Amino acid sequence: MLDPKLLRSESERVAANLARRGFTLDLAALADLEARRKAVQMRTDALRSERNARSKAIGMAKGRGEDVAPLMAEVDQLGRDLAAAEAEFGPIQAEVDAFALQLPNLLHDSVPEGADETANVEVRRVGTPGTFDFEPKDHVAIGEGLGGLDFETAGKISGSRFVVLKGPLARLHRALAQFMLDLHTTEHGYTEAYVPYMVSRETLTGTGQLPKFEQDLFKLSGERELFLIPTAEVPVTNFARDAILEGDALPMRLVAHTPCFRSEAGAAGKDTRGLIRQHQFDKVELVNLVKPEESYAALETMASHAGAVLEKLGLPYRVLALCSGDIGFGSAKTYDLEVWLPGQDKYREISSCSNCESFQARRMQARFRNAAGKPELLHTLNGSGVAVGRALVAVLENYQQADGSVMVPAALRPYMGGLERLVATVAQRA
RNA sequence: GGAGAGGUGGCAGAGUGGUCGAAUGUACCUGACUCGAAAUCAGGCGUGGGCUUACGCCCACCGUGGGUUCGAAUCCCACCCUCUCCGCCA
Repeated sequence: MLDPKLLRSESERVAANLARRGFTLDLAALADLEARRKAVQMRTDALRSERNARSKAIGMAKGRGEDVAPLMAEVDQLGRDLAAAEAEFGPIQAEVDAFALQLPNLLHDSVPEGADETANVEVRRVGTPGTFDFEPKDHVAIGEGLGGLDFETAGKISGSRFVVLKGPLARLHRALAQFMLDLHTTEHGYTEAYVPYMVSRETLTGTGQLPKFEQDLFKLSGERELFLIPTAEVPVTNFARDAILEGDALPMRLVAHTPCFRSEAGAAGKDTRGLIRQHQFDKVELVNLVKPEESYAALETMASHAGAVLEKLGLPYRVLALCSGDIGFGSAKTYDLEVWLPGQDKYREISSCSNCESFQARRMQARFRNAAGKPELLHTLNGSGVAVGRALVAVLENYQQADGSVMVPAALRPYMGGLERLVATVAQRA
């Protein structure tokens, strides 16, 4: 949510910023709404003020043992006027709130201009794609050769966009998550968190998935309204909802490994082959809660934490600054990390690191006590560190051998019982 | 799942219809005393919103949402959450 005062006082400037995203701020509607809100609110407040004063007078008169019938007659019409004013004000306030909740975040000045992903700006490349003296296969073909990558069984039990992993591949998937958690907790200063996978509407409104993107979520049908999390960012960032943290509690760095559930509405026909786009996937998520003046330094650091995962796994990648037209709803600035996939002969997203500034914090009233002792909105950042399923894809494709086997990256071997190479076995082919 | 208790300010904890946004304690800030500190004394000290050049004034908020009433922290209804006991269970 944007600062309502800024929205009112500098609506032209806000509109210009949002226009960079391709979002049109309806200034006329905003001005009209504000004018109505202001008039009705002032009238309602004045009526309430008078009601309060009169009621207080009745109380005092009663205390003195006087007859209060005349006073109560005076206040009779006032009650009806107030009820009418409140009936008018409620819907207007709801309209103001709804208007505010559907506005995306303001972009940071450094965000490159552009309409879509083709205008994203490459910031750096790390590592060099390996060369193969054979035609590299994609992860689906590699997995089929190894056994243990089973879309057919997943289709039978759940439908499309699900996968079953078995044997060494399942273990490699687990090893990747364990490795990432250990790296972030022991070397990057994160505190590990285990969190609920089902969350309330309020929680999803706090991080910005609701009310606008309900069609992307899986909603449960129980008597309580709950949604499956699309990312651990949602439960973890909401740790700070309705809280005033002491200044020395910041920066707070949290990491969580969770499954993520996405309906992928609107992605029909996109990445239908393989593990790239699933309804359920695992991710290790980094969340930073920081003081405002530290948030852009924290964004750089967090992107480097995600990058460190790929570097230790020996996976080549590049970092993109997302352009104004491609950046997410709640983000002021986003870096995507794209890992090299030789089977697709291109870089594919494996991490997204965003600084949401106070956008989420304002929605969830996440604050800290500043140097002056006053509550102030903190800044929230989140980033994948990294997507586990896609990391599995990257390992399979980058470490494939001519004979169909796959070398295990050195960093993962301790998590694989020392195993150095995945080879096809008869049992797993069956 | 059954029975009961309870959700009030940073914390503790009063308050069952009327000058209650809320006693008191504690924490914190300022001042006095002191060489300094402690103790003591005095004052200050919630959040959000609106109006105003300003001083300041007004509104809302006692888990959440409704209701009753001239007036609700207080009464009624629903829901959420916490705790205790029983049952069940990983």
